[in-house]
Amino acid sequence: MSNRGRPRKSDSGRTKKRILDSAEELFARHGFQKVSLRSITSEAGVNVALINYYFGNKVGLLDAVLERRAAPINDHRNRLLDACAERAKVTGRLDAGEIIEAYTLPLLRSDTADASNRKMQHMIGLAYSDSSLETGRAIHRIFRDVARRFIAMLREACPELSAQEFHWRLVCVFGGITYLLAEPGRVRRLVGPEFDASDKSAAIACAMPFLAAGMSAPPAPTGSKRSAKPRRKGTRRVTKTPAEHASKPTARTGSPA
Amino acid sequence: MSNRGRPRKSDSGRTKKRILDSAEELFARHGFQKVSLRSITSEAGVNVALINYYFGNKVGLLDAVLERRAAPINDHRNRLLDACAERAKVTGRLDAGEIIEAYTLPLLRSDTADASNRKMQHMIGLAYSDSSLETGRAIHRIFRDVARRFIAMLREACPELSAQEFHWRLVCVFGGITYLLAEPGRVRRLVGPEFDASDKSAAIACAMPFLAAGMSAPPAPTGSKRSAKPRRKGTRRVTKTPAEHASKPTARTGSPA
DNA sequence: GTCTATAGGATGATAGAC
DNA sequence: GTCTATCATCCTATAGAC
Repeated sequence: MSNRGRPRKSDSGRTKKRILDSAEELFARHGFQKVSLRSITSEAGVNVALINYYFGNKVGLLDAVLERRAAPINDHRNRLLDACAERAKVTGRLDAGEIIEAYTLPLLRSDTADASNRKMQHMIGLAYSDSSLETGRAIHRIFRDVARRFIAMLREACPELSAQEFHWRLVCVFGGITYLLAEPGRVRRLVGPEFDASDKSAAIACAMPFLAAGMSAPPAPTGSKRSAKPRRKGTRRVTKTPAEHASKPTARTGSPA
Repeated sequence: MSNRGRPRKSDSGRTKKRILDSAEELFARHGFQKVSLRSITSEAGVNVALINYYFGNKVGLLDAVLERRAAPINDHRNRLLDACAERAKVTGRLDAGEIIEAYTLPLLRSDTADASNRKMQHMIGLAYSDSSLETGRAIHRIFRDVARRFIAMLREACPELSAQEFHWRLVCVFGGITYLLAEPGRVRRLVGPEFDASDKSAAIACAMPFLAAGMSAPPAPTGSKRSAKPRRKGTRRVTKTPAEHASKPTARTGSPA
Protein backbone atom coordinates (compact mmCIF):
# COMPACT_ATOMS: atom_id res chain seq x y z
CA MET A 1 0.00 0.00 0.00
CA SER A 2 3.01 2.21 0.23
CA ASN A 3 3.23 2.27 -3.55
CA ARG A 4 -0.06 3.35 -5.04
CA GLY A 5 0.11 3.85 -8.78
CA ARG A 6 3.62 2.83 -9.68
CA PRO A 7 4.02 -0.93 -9.76
CA ARG A 8 7.47 -1.22 -8.22
CA LYS A 9 10.13 0.79 -6.52
CA SER A 10 12.42 0.48 -9.54
CA ASP A 11 10.09 2.50 -11.70
CA SER A 12 10.35 2.95 -15.43
CA GLY A 13 11.44 6.54 -14.93
CA ARG A 14 14.29 5.62 -12.62
CA THR A 15 16.00 3.11 -14.90
CA LYS A 16 15.34 5.33 -17.88
CA LYS A 17 17.05 8.21 -16.09
CA ARG A 18 19.92 5.97 -15.05
CA ILE A 19 20.51 5.01 -18.66
CA LEU A 20 20.31 8.62 -19.81
CA ASP A 21 22.75 9.76 -17.13
CA SER A 22 25.29 7.09 -17.91
CA ALA A 23 24.97 7.65 -21.64
CA GLU A 24 25.43 11.38 -21.23
CA GLU A 25 28.47 10.88 -19.05
CA LEU A 26 30.13 8.43 -21.42
CA PHE A 27 29.19 10.24 -24.63
CA ALA A 28 30.62 13.45 -23.22
CA ARG A 29 33.81 11.73 -22.23
CA HIS A 30 34.56 9.50 -25.20
CA GLY A 31 32.27 10.57 -28.01
CA PHE A 32 29.29 8.83 -29.52
CA GLN A 33 30.88 6.25 -31.74
CA LYS A 34 33.45 5.05 -29.25
CA VAL A 35 30.96 4.24 -26.51
CA SER A 36 29.38 0.80 -26.66
CA LEU A 37 25.89 0.13 -25.41
CA ARG A 38 27.35 -2.45 -23.09
CA SER A 39 29.55 0.10 -21.35
CA ILE A 40 26.50 2.30 -20.83
CA THR A 41 24.31 -0.44 -19.42
CA SER A 42 27.06 -1.85 -17.26
CA GLU A 43 27.72 1.57 -15.77
CA ALA A 44 24.00 2.07 -15.25
CA GLY A 45 23.65 -1.42 -13.81
CA VAL A 46 20.90 -2.49 -16.18
CA ASN A 47 20.50 -4.97 -18.98
CA VAL A 48 21.65 -4.25 -22.52
CA ALA A 49 18.27 -4.85 -24.08
CA LEU A 50 16.69 -2.04 -22.12
CA ILE A 51 18.22 0.51 -24.45
CA ASN A 52 16.36 -1.08 -27.29
CA TYR A 53 13.22 -1.24 -25.18
CA TYR A 54 13.24 2.41 -24.16
CA PHE A 55 15.00 4.19 -27.04
CA GLY A 56 14.85 1.85 -30.01
CA ASN A 57 18.57 1.94 -30.84
CA LYS A 58 21.77 3.82 -30.15
CA VAL A 59 20.76 6.86 -32.18
CA GLY A 60 17.45 7.05 -30.36
CA LEU A 61 19.36 7.08 -27.11
CA LEU A 62 21.52 9.94 -28.37
CA ASP A 63 18.40 11.86 -29.36
CA ALA A 64 16.92 11.39 -25.91
CA VAL A 65 20.11 12.47 -24.20
CA LEU A 66 20.30 15.64 -26.28
CA GLU A 67 16.63 16.50 -26.08
CA ARG A 68 16.76 16.43 -22.32
CA ARG A 69 19.14 19.40 -22.32
CA ALA A 70 18.07 21.25 -25.44
CA ALA A 71 15.10 23.22 -24.15
CA PRO A 72 16.89 25.57 -21.69
CA ILE A 73 19.61 26.30 -24.23
CA ASN A 74 17.13 27.11 -26.95
CA ASP A 75 15.03 29.22 -24.60
CA HIS A 76 18.08 31.17 -23.51
CA ARG A 77 19.10 31.71 -27.11
CA ASN A 78 15.65 32.97 -28.04
CA ARG A 79 15.60 35.35 -25.09
CA LEU A 80 18.93 36.87 -26.07
CA LEU A 81 17.90 37.12 -29.71
CA ASP A 82 14.72 38.85 -28.58
CA ALA A 83 16.85 41.37 -26.75
CA CYS A 84 18.91 41.95 -29.89
CA ALA A 85 15.76 42.62 -31.90
CA GLU A 86 14.53 44.94 -29.18
CA ARG A 87 17.73 46.95 -29.21
CA ALA A 88 17.57 47.12 -32.98
CA LYS A 89 14.26 48.94 -32.70
CA VAL A 90 16.12 51.70 -30.86
CA THR A 91 19.37 51.80 -32.76
CA GLY A 92 17.74 51.10 -36.10
CA ARG A 93 20.11 48.28 -37.00
CA LEU A 94 20.91 44.76 -35.87
CA ASP A 95 24.42 44.25 -34.54
CA ALA A 96 26.23 41.18 -35.88
CA GLY A 97 28.43 40.80 -32.82
CA GLU A 98 25.49 40.85 -30.44
CA ILE A 99 23.63 38.27 -32.50
CA ILE A 100 26.59 35.92 -32.59
CA GLU A 101 27.06 36.35 -28.88
CA ALA A 102 23.37 35.67 -28.28
CA TYR A 103 23.65 32.41 -30.16
CA THR A 104 26.95 31.35 -28.66
CA LEU A 105 26.66 32.35 -25.01
CA PRO A 106 23.88 29.98 -23.94
CA LEU A 107 25.85 27.04 -25.24
CA LEU A 108 29.17 28.00 -23.72
CA ARG A 109 27.92 29.50 -20.50
CA SER A 110 24.41 28.48 -19.62
CA ASP A 111 22.42 30.00 -16.79
CA THR A 112 21.01 26.66 -15.71
CA ALA A 113 22.68 24.27 -13.31
CA ASP A 114 26.40 24.28 -13.92
CA ALA A 115 27.41 20.70 -13.20
CA SER A 116 25.02 18.99 -15.59
CA ASN A 117 25.51 21.63 -18.22
CA ARG A 118 29.26 21.20 -18.36
CA LYS A 119 28.77 17.63 -19.45
CA MET A 120 26.16 18.71 -21.96
CA GLN A 121 28.50 21.28 -23.47
CA HIS A 122 31.24 18.76 -23.91
CA MET A 123 28.86 16.24 -25.40
CA ILE A 124 27.39 18.68 -27.88
CA GLY A 125 30.89 19.66 -28.84
CA LEU A 126 31.86 16.09 -29.47
CA ALA A 127 28.68 15.50 -31.42
CA TYR A 128 29.32 18.63 -33.43
CA SER A 129 32.79 17.59 -34.40
CA ASP A 130 31.64 14.13 -35.33
CA SER A 131 31.43 13.19 -38.96
CA SER A 132 28.29 14.02 -40.88
CA LEU A 133 26.39 10.99 -39.70
CA GLU A 134 23.79 10.28 -37.07
CA THR A 135 25.10 12.71 -34.49
CA GLY A 136 25.02 15.58 -36.95
CA ARG A 137 21.43 14.81 -37.77
CA ALA A 138 20.52 14.67 -34.09
CA ILE A 139 22.11 18.05 -33.44
CA HIS A 140 20.31 19.46 -36.45
CA ARG A 141 16.89 18.31 -35.29
CA ILE A 142 17.41 19.83 -31.87
CA PHE A 143 18.80 23.23 -32.76
CA ARG A 144 17.28 23.72 -36.21
CA ASP A 145 14.63 26.31 -35.39
CA VAL A 146 16.77 28.65 -33.31
CA ALA A 147 19.69 28.22 -35.68
CA ARG A 148 17.54 29.35 -38.60
CA ARG A 149 16.35 32.35 -36.67
CA PHE A 150 19.96 33.16 -35.81
CA ILE A 151 20.99 32.94 -39.44
CA ALA A 152 18.10 35.13 -40.59
CA MET A 153 18.90 37.83 -38.06
CA LEU A 154 22.60 37.70 -38.83
CA ARG A 155 21.78 38.07 -42.50
CA GLU A 156 19.80 41.20 -41.73
CA ALA A 157 22.75 42.55 -39.78
CA CYS A 158 25.07 42.11 -42.78
CA PRO A 159 23.16 43.48 -45.75
CA GLU A 160 26.30 44.69 -47.49
CA LEU A 161 27.54 41.13 -48.03
CA SER A 162 26.59 39.20 -51.12
CA ALA A 163 24.73 35.96 -50.61
CA GLN A 164 27.82 33.93 -51.36
CA GLU A 165 30.06 35.96 -49.10
CA PHE A 166 27.58 35.71 -46.28
CA HIS A 167 27.33 31.98 -46.74
CA TRP A 168 31.03 31.24 -46.44
CA ARG A 169 31.51 33.61 -43.56
CA LEU A 170 28.63 31.88 -41.84
CA VAL A 171 30.43 28.59 -42.32
CA CYS A 172 33.46 30.12 -40.63
CA VAL A 173 31.31 31.32 -37.74
CA PHE A 174 29.87 27.87 -37.17
CA GLY A 175 33.29 26.32 -37.41
CA GLY A 176 34.70 28.79 -34.94
CA ILE A 177 31.86 28.30 -32.46
CA THR A 178 32.18 24.55 -32.78
CA TYR A 179 35.89 24.60 -32.08
CA LEU A 180 35.41 27.00 -29.19
CA LEU A 181 32.93 24.61 -27.67
CA ALA A 182 35.08 21.53 -28.04
CA GLU A 183 37.91 21.50 -30.51
CA PRO A 184 39.06 17.91 -30.92
CA GLY A 185 42.44 18.41 -29.25
CA ARG A 186 44.18 19.60 -32.38
CA VAL A 187 45.10 23.09 -31.27
CA ARG A 188 46.03 21.86 -27.83
CA ARG A 189 48.38 19.30 -29.35
CA LEU A 190 49.99 22.06 -31.39
CA VAL A 191 50.42 24.74 -28.75
CA GLY A 192 50.38 22.72 -25.56
CA PRO A 193 47.94 22.82 -22.63
CA GLU A 194 48.62 26.46 -21.93
CA PHE A 195 45.04 27.56 -21.32
CA ASP A 196 42.17 25.91 -19.55
CA ALA A 197 39.94 24.53 -22.26
CA SER A 198 37.02 24.41 -19.87
CA ASP A 199 37.09 28.14 -19.15
CA LYS A 200 34.43 28.93 -21.68
CA SER A 201 33.83 32.44 -20.39
CA ALA A 202 37.39 33.43 -21.26
CA ALA A 203 37.07 31.68 -24.60
CA ILE A 204 33.90 33.51 -25.51
CA ALA A 205 35.28 36.85 -24.33
CA CYS A 206 38.36 36.44 -26.50
CA ALA A 207 36.56 35.03 -29.53
CA MET A 208 33.64 37.41 -29.79
CA PRO A 209 35.68 40.35 -31.13
CA PHE A 210 37.15 37.97 -33.68
CA LEU A 211 33.81 36.73 -34.97
CA ALA A 212 32.15 40.14 -34.88
CA ALA A 213 34.99 41.84 -36.73
CA GLY A 214 35.00 39.03 -39.28
CA MET A 215 31.34 39.46 -40.10
CA SER A 216 31.65 43.24 -40.20
CA ALA A 217 34.69 43.24 -42.47
CA PRO A 218 34.25 44.99 -45.82
CA PRO A 219 33.08 42.61 -48.54
CA ALA A 220 36.24 41.64 -50.44
CA PRO A 221 37.36 45.00 -51.83
CA THR A 222 38.85 43.28 -54.89
CA GLY A 223 42.54 43.60 -54.28
CA SER A 224 42.79 46.37 -51.75
CA LYS A 225 45.32 44.46 -49.70
CA ARG A 226 48.80 44.44 -51.13
CA SER A 227 49.87 41.23 -52.71
CA ALA A 228 52.83 40.06 -54.72
CA LYS A 229 51.34 37.22 -56.74
CA PRO A 230 48.37 37.25 -59.12
CA ARG A 231 45.11 36.67 -57.32
CA ARG A 232 42.11 34.56 -58.16
CA LYS A 233 39.83 36.28 -60.59
CA GLY A 234 36.65 37.56 -58.97
CA THR A 235 34.72 36.13 -56.08
CA ARG A 236 31.40 35.70 -57.82
CA ARG A 237 32.56 32.77 -59.87
CA VAL A 238 30.69 29.58 -59.06
CA THR A 239 32.66 27.07 -61.06
CA LYS A 240 31.62 23.49 -61.31
CA THR A 241 33.99 20.87 -62.61
CA PRO A 242 32.16 19.10 -65.45
CA ALA A 243 32.97 15.52 -64.53
CA GLU A 244 34.45 14.14 -61.40
CA HIS A 245 36.75 11.56 -62.90
CA ALA A 246 35.13 8.54 -61.31
CA SER A 247 38.08 6.20 -61.32
CA LYS A 248 36.10 3.16 -60.29
CA PRO A 249 32.57 2.43 -61.47
CA THR A 250 32.14 0.18 -58.44
CA ALA A 251 31.44 3.18 -56.22
CA ARG A 252 28.71 2.78 -53.68
CA THR A 253 25.65 4.94 -53.29
CA GLY A 254 27.28 8.25 -52.54
CA SER A 255 25.81 10.01 -49.55
CA PRO A 256 27.41 13.45 -49.28
CA ALA A 257 28.83 13.58 -52.81
CA MET B 1 61.46 -14.35 -68.83
CA SER B 2 59.17 -11.42 -69.28
CA ASN B 3 59.18 -10.82 -65.53
CA ARG B 4 62.69 -10.50 -64.25
CA GLY B 5 62.97 -9.41 -60.64
CA ARG B 6 59.36 -9.21 -59.55
CA PRO B 7 57.98 -12.63 -58.83
CA ARG B 8 54.53 -12.11 -60.37
CA LYS B 9 52.58 -9.63 -62.36
CA SER B 10 50.44 -8.78 -59.31
CA ASP B 11 53.35 -7.33 -57.43
CA SER B 12 53.38 -6.19 -53.81
CA GLY B 13 53.32 -2.57 -54.95
CA ARG B 14 50.30 -3.10 -57.12
CA THR B 15 48.01 -4.59 -54.50
CA LYS B 16 49.28 -2.13 -51.94
CA LYS B 17 48.36 0.72 -54.24
CA ARG B 18 44.98 -0.83 -54.96
CA ILE B 19 44.22 -0.95 -51.25
CA LEU B 20 45.36 2.64 -50.77
CA ASP B 21 43.25 3.87 -53.67
CA SER B 22 40.12 2.13 -52.50
CA ALA B 23 40.64 3.24 -48.93
CA GLU B 24 41.16 6.84 -50.00
CA GLU B 25 38.04 6.76 -52.14
CA LEU B 26 35.86 5.27 -49.42
CA PHE B 27 37.30 7.32 -46.55
CA ALA B 28 36.72 10.48 -48.53
CA ARG B 29 33.16 9.51 -49.29
CA HIS B 30 31.92 8.10 -46.01
CA GLY B 31 34.47 8.99 -43.36
CA PHE B 32 36.94 6.84 -41.51
CA GLN B 33 34.78 5.21 -38.91
CA LYS B 34 31.93 4.26 -41.22
CA VAL B 35 34.09 2.36 -43.71
CA SER B 36 34.72 -1.27 -42.90
CA LEU B 37 37.87 -3.06 -43.89
CA ARG B 38 35.78 -5.55 -45.81
CA SER B 39 34.26 -2.85 -48.01
CA ILE B 40 37.75 -1.60 -48.82
CA THR B 41 39.14 -4.99 -49.72
CA SER B 42 36.07 -6.00 -51.69
CA GLU B 43 36.31 -2.80 -53.76
CA ALA B 44 40.03 -3.37 -54.23
CA GLY B 45 39.46 -7.03 -55.08
CA VAL B 46 41.89 -8.34 -52.49
CA ASN B 47 41.67 -10.30 -49.30
CA VAL B 48 40.79 -8.77 -45.95
CA ALA B 49 43.89 -9.98 -44.20
CA LEU B 50 46.14 -8.07 -46.57
CA ILE B 51 45.36 -4.82 -44.79
CA ASN B 52 46.82 -6.25 -41.64
CA TYR B 53 49.76 -7.60 -43.57
CA TYR B 54 50.66 -4.30 -45.23
CA PHE B 55 49.48 -1.66 -42.76
CA GLY B 56 49.10 -3.40 -39.42
CA ASN B 57 45.60 -2.21 -38.66
CA LYS B 58 42.94 0.24 -39.77
CA VAL B 59 44.71 3.28 -38.29
CA GLY B 60 47.92 2.29 -40.03
CA LEU B 61 46.02 2.22 -43.29
CA LEU B 62 44.69 5.72 -42.60
CA ASP B 63 48.21 6.93 -41.89
CA ALA B 64 49.46 5.51 -45.16
CA VAL B 65 46.61 7.05 -47.11
CA LEU B 66 47.27 10.48 -45.64
CA GLU B 67 51.05 10.35 -45.87
CA ARG B 68 50.83 9.64 -49.58
CA ARG B 69 49.30 13.10 -50.15
CA ALA B 70 50.84 15.14 -47.37
CA ALA B 71 54.17 16.10 -48.92
CA PRO B 72 52.96 18.37 -51.77
CA ILE B 73 50.56 20.18 -49.47
CA ASN B 74 53.22 20.80 -46.85
CA ASP B 75 55.71 21.90 -49.49
CA HIS B 76 53.23 24.33 -50.96
CA ARG B 77 52.46 25.71 -47.53
CA ASN B 78 56.11 26.22 -46.75
CA ARG B 79 56.70 27.98 -50.05
CA LEU B 80 53.85 30.41 -49.43
CA LEU B 81 54.98 31.01 -45.87
CA ASP B 82 58.47 31.69 -47.20
CA ALA B 83 56.98 34.31 -49.49
CA CYS B 84 55.20 35.91 -46.54
CA ALA B 85 58.46 36.12 -44.60
CA GLU B 86 60.17 37.57 -47.66
CA ARG B 87 57.56 40.28 -48.04
CA ALA B 88 57.83 41.04 -44.35
CA LYS B 89 61.49 41.91 -44.88
CA VAL B 90 60.34 44.69 -47.20
CA THR B 91 57.25 45.93 -45.41
CA GLY B 92 58.73 45.41 -41.96
CA ARG B 93 55.76 43.47 -40.65
CA LEU B 94 54.08 40.12 -41.17
CA ASP B 95 50.53 40.27 -42.46
CA ALA B 96 48.05 38.01 -40.65
CA GLY B 97 45.76 37.66 -43.65
CA GLU B 98 48.57 36.58 -45.94
CA ILE B 99 49.78 34.03 -43.43
CA ILE B 100 46.32 32.52 -42.99
CA GLU B 101 45.91 32.40 -46.73
CA ALA B 102 49.31 30.76 -47.14
CA TYR B 103 48.27 28.04 -44.74
CA THR B 104 44.77 27.58 -46.13
CA LEU B 105 45.23 27.82 -49.87
CA PRO B 106 47.32 24.70 -50.47
CA LEU B 107 44.71 22.61 -48.73
CA LEU B 108 41.71 24.10 -50.48
CA ARG B 109 43.26 24.67 -53.87
CA SER B 110 46.39 22.71 -54.50
CA ASP B 111 48.63 23.18 -57.47
CA THR B 112 49.23 19.48 -57.90
CA ALA B 113 47.03 17.15 -59.88
CA ASP B 114 43.42 18.16 -59.43
CA ALA B 115 41.54 14.89 -59.56
CA SER B 116 43.44 13.09 -56.85
CA ASN B 117 43.64 16.19 -54.73
CA ARG B 118 39.91 16.71 -54.61
CA LYS B 119 39.51 13.37 -52.93
CA MET B 120 42.33 14.19 -50.57
CA GLN B 121 40.73 17.46 -49.59
CA HIS B 122 37.45 15.81 -48.80
CA MET B 123 39.16 13.09 -46.86
CA ILE B 124 41.24 15.46 -44.79
CA GLY B 125 38.11 17.42 -44.10
CA LEU B 126 36.31 14.35 -42.88
CA ALA B 127 39.26 13.36 -40.78
CA TYR B 128 39.45 16.86 -39.37
CA SER B 129 35.84 16.89 -38.33
CA ASP B 130 36.12 13.48 -36.78
CA SER B 131 36.10 13.14 -33.05
CA SER B 132 39.37 13.50 -31.20
CA LEU B 133 40.46 9.93 -31.76
CA GLU B 134 42.76 8.16 -34.14
CA THR B 135 42.06 10.35 -37.15
CA GLY B 136 42.94 13.47 -35.22
CA ARG B 137 46.23 12.00 -34.19
CA ALA B 138 46.99 10.99 -37.78
CA ILE B 139 46.29 14.50 -39.03
CA HIS B 140 48.44 15.91 -36.27
CA ARG B 141 51.44 13.77 -37.16
CA ILE B 142 51.25 14.76 -40.80
CA PHE B 143 50.76 18.50 -40.51
CA ARG B 144 52.43 19.19 -37.17
CA ASP B 145 55.59 20.88 -38.36
CA VAL B 146 54.06 23.28 -40.85
CA ALA B 147 51.17 24.00 -38.50
CA ARG B 148 53.60 25.03 -35.77
CA ARG B 149 55.46 27.28 -38.16
CA PHE B 150 52.15 28.80 -39.24
CA ILE B 151 51.17 29.46 -35.63
CA ALA B 152 54.53 31.04 -34.81
CA MET B 153 54.36 33.37 -37.79
CA LEU B 154 50.76 34.29 -37.08
CA ARG B 155 51.72 35.08 -33.51
CA GLU B 156 54.39 37.44 -34.76
CA ALA B 157 51.83 39.12 -36.97
CA CYS B 158 49.55 39.78 -34.01
CA PRO B 159 51.81 41.15 -31.26
CA GLU B 160 49.08 43.35 -29.81
CA LEU B 161 47.02 40.36 -28.70
CA SER B 162 47.53 38.80 -25.30
CA ALA B 163 48.52 35.16 -25.22
CA GLN B 164 45.06 34.11 -24.21
CA GLU B 165 43.33 36.22 -26.81
CA PHE B 166 45.62 34.89 -29.50
CA HIS B 167 44.96 31.36 -28.40
CA TRP B 168 41.17 31.50 -28.66
CA ARG B 169 41.24 33.40 -31.91
CA LEU B 170 43.56 30.76 -33.25
CA VAL B 171 41.02 28.14 -32.24
CA CYS B 172 38.43 30.06 -34.25
CA VAL B 173 40.73 30.18 -37.24
CA PHE B 174 41.28 26.44 -37.19
CA GLY B 175 37.57 25.85 -36.75
CA GLY B 176 36.78 28.12 -39.66
CA ILE B 177 39.35 26.53 -41.94
CA THR B 178 38.12 23.09 -41.00
CA TYR B 179 34.52 23.93 -41.78
CA LEU B 180 35.53 25.62 -45.02
CA LEU B 181 37.29 22.46 -46.06
CA ALA B 182 34.46 20.13 -45.23
CA GLU B 183 31.78 21.20 -42.84
CA PRO B 184 29.79 18.14 -41.86
CA GLY B 185 26.60 19.15 -43.65
CA ARG B 186 25.27 21.26 -40.81
CA VAL B 187 25.22 24.62 -42.53
CA ARG B 188 23.95 23.08 -45.71
CA ARG B 189 21.07 21.49 -43.86
CA LEU B 190 20.23 24.86 -42.35
CA VAL B 191 20.40 27.08 -45.42
CA GLY B 192 19.90 24.60 -48.23
CA PRO B 193 22.23 23.59 -51.06
CA GLU B 194 22.45 27.12 -52.38
CA PHE B 195 26.16 27.20 -53.08
CA ASP B 196 28.50 24.61 -54.48
CA ALA B 197 30.36 23.21 -51.52
CA SER B 198 33.13 21.96 -53.81
CA ASP B 199 33.94 25.42 -55.16
CA LYS B 200 36.78 25.94 -52.76
CA SER B 201 38.19 28.93 -54.60
CA ALA B 202 35.02 30.89 -53.99
CA ALA B 203 34.97 29.71 -50.38
CA ILE B 204 38.51 30.83 -49.73
CA ALA B 205 37.96 34.15 -51.49
CA CYS B 206 34.93 34.90 -49.35
CA ALA B 207 36.38 33.62 -46.09
CA MET B 208 39.82 35.21 -46.18
CA PRO B 209 38.58 38.74 -45.38
CA PHE B 210 36.62 37.27 -42.50
CA LEU B 211 39.58 35.49 -40.95
CA ALA B 212 42.03 38.31 -41.60
CA ALA B 213 39.74 40.95 -40.10
CA GLY B 214 39.08 38.72 -37.11
CA MET B 215 42.76 38.36 -36.31
CA SER B 216 43.39 42.05 -36.85
CA ALA B 217 40.50 43.18 -34.68
CA PRO B 218 41.41 45.32 -31.67
CA PRO B 219 42.03 43.24 -28.56
CA ALA B 220 38.78 43.36 -26.58
CA PRO B 221 38.49 47.07 -25.79
CA THR B 222 36.73 46.28 -22.49
CA GLY B 223 33.19 47.35 -23.20
CA SER B 224 33.57 49.69 -26.13
CA LYS B 225 30.62 48.12 -27.90
CA ARG B 226 27.28 49.23 -26.58
CA SER B 227 25.46 46.70 -24.51
CA ALA B 228 22.28 46.66 -22.47
CA LYS B 229 23.05 43.93 -19.98
CA PRO B 230 25.96 43.65 -17.52
CA ARG B 231 28.92 41.94 -19.08
CA ARG B 232 31.29 39.33 -17.77
CA LYS B 233 33.94 40.84 -15.58
CA GLY B 234 37.35 40.92 -17.24
CA THR B 235 38.80 38.61 -19.83
CA ARG B 236 41.93 37.65 -18.00
CA ARG B 237 40.17 35.38 -15.54
CA VAL B 238 41.27 31.77 -15.83
CA THR B 239 38.87 30.08 -13.48
CA LYS B 240 39.13 26.43 -12.69
CA THR B 241 36.32 24.62 -10.96
CA PRO B 242 37.87 22.88 -7.96
CA ALA B 243 36.22 19.50 -8.29
CA GLU B 244 34.36 18.03 -11.17
CA HIS B 245 31.56 16.33 -9.30
CA ALA B 246 32.40 12.78 -10.30
CA SER B 247 28.97 11.28 -9.92
CA LYS B 248 30.05 7.68 -10.43
CA PRO B 249 33.35 6.25 -9.29
CA THR B 250 32.93 3.55 -11.93
CA ALA B 251 34.22 5.89 -14.61
CA ARG B 252 36.64 4.48 -17.12
CA THR B 253 40.11 5.72 -17.82
CA GLY B 254 39.33 9.24 -18.92
CA SER B 255 41.06 10.22 -22.12
CA PRO B 256 40.30 13.88 -22.81
CA ALA B 257 39.22 14.80 -19.27
C1' DG C 1 4.51 -2.93 -18.28
C1' DT C 2 9.28 -4.10 -16.96
C1' DC C 3 13.05 -6.77 -17.50
C1' DT C 4 16.34 -11.05 -18.46
C1' DA C 5 18.38 -14.24 -21.43
C1' DT C 6 19.89 -15.24 -25.67
C1' DA C 7 20.72 -15.27 -30.70
C1' DG C 8 21.84 -13.19 -35.40
C1' DG C 9 24.74 -10.56 -38.32
C1' DA C 10 28.81 -7.65 -38.84
C1' DT C 11 33.15 -5.75 -37.45
C1' DG C 12 38.53 -5.51 -36.58
C1' DA C 13 42.22 -8.42 -35.81
C1' DT C 14 45.08 -12.72 -35.97
C1' DA C 15 47.04 -17.51 -36.77
C1' DG C 16 48.58 -20.60 -39.92
C1' DA C 17 48.25 -23.10 -44.41
C1' DC C 18 49.61 -22.58 -49.34
C1' DG D 1 52.76 -12.67 -50.74
C1' DT D 2 48.20 -14.39 -50.49
C1' DC D 3 44.35 -16.63 -48.60
C1' DT D 4 41.02 -19.46 -45.43
C1' DA D 5 39.49 -19.98 -41.00
C1' DT D 6 38.64 -18.26 -36.67
C1' DC D 7 38.21 -15.18 -32.47
C1' DA D 8 36.28 -11.64 -29.43
C1' DT D 9 33.40 -7.89 -29.59
C1' DC D 10 30.00 -4.96 -31.26
C1' DC D 11 24.81 -3.39 -32.29
C1' DT D 12 20.36 -5.10 -32.85
C1' DA D 13 16.38 -7.94 -32.25
C1' DT D 14 13.19 -11.06 -30.04
C1' DA D 15 11.19 -14.60 -27.03
C1' DG D 16 9.59 -15.14 -22.72
C1' DA D 17 9.95 -14.70 -17.42
C1' DC D 18 8.33 -11.64 -13.61
